[in-house]
Amino acid sequence: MAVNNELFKGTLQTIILNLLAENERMYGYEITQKVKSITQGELLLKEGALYPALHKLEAEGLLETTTEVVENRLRKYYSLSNDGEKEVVNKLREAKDFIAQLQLLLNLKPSF
Amino acid sequence: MAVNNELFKGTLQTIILNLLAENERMYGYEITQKVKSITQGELLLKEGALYPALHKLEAEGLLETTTEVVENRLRKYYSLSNDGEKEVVNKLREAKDFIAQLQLLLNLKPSF
DNA sequence: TTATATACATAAATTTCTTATGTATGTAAA
DNA sequence: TTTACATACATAAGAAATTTATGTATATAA
Repeated sequence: MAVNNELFKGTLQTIILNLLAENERMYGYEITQKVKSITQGELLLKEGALYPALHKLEAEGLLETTTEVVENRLRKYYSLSNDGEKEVVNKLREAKDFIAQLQLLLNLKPSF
Repeated sequence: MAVNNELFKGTLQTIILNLLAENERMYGYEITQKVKSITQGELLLKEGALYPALHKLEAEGLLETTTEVVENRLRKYYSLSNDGEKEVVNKLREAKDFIAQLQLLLNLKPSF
């Protein structure tokens, strides 16, 4: 059922940045649920991976945060900074190249 | 020029097993050169990653080895075991699923 | 009152990879 | 002739990302 999470190592930053490129702002828990729904439950993004990744992207200046209390619970919203907007383009190009090279190496034709 | 090697974390075993599914038998150095040529120099497989990976796959019983001396140099040939033949099918299916999910998450259409 | 969902966070351990180093042979260039 | 590069293996130290486990806290449904 679930995919081999091992393979997603290294792609997490790109996934986060791309979701924020599409959604203006999102909070951590929302990101885990979004990944779950997009992959139909196949990829489960662990909190122990997500939160440190968000903190790192923020420390690098790619993300900005605003904190709100909603329904008596804390939410930390993340959005792309100017640098983040630029970086997501690079990351997506790298991901594209990566997929192309991996398909070459495994002789997997793009399925269509 | 070169791809972001970071992204290939976790894919090395699959790449090795697939090359051996196609080539009957290969030795370590040959694998590094094959990866280099397939990717046109974009992915450079380091020895520090390759040899431990080969040893691990052998220890797991997926690979078998025969050693030869060619032109006064040692060569350790690797080939798929019966278990290895089965496992490469699983690994390739996992890689296919992984690519499909990643394309979904990054809304990258397969390029064709 | 128990389990589940929401919402954040961090520490320890694991895994994989990079970088650096080591041994050894053969060939081409300076 | 000695320097660099290619061939061919191997391992150790360090870096980086992730898993697993744990913690806090609120709200709701069983």
